[in-house]
Amino acid sequence: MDAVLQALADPSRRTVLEILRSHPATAGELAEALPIARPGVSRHLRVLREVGLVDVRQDAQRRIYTLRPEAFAEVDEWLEPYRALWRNRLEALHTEIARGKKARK
Amino acid sequence: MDAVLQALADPSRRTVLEILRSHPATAGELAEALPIARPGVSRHLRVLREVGLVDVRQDAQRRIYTLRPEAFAEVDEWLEPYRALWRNRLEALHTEIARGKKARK
DNA sequence: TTGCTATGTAGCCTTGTTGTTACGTACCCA
DNA sequence: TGGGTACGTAACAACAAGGCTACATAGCAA
Repeated sequence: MDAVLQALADPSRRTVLEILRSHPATAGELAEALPIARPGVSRHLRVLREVGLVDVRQDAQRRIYTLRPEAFAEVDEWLEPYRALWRNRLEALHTEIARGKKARK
Repeated sequence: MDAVLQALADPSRRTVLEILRSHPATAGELAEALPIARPGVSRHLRVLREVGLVDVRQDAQRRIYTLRPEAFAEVDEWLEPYRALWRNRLEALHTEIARGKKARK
């Protein structure tokens, strides 16, 4: 999880994930879509692979990358306690509004 | 949002947030809880402040930091499209299992 | 095999991050 | 107003990150 958040900090890597969200892509395709050279993309892909955010499968001399959405569940889980807090806050706000309406009646 | 994910990449900063999740704390208290010196913590706090993850209020010569859970909603929002994907996958899995049960009947 | 295509890795450089020490500032108290 | 407390900022060293060029490797195809 620690590593996942770390991996997500880089904008290039997030772009990769965004692309893969809509369809699998080869390393070359991903490199074309990014403003950086291929070797850099290759390293980004390695990071994403290592933390489990993407999967690769080989097709002849091409490497096809796919998203591994389950990995995001870790982030979701980490987020949970914070989510609980802001939900409480929202609810409190709604209650307040409701009370306001009542008072105005 | 970009900046928020960037801020969350650092373990020390996440520790700060974890502490603030349970109660507000002064800069000094936070520094004590971390394995790094006060000035370093001060800078971490600045980052967290700048991206809106925490709030500060001054009490005499102390600075009291509190969590700003709403800021996490940004992350949650960013996560949404990915969450949709892994939910689909889970559902598919469940369907498969259900089908398997049926077939075994 | 020879050579082309698609990638990954190595080595190097530049820049950004993180931690440290030293110092400045704001606020309270006597 | 002198001094202690609680912080933040500046300047610097050390190291990690991210990009690039050059090179190595693997699979096909002729």
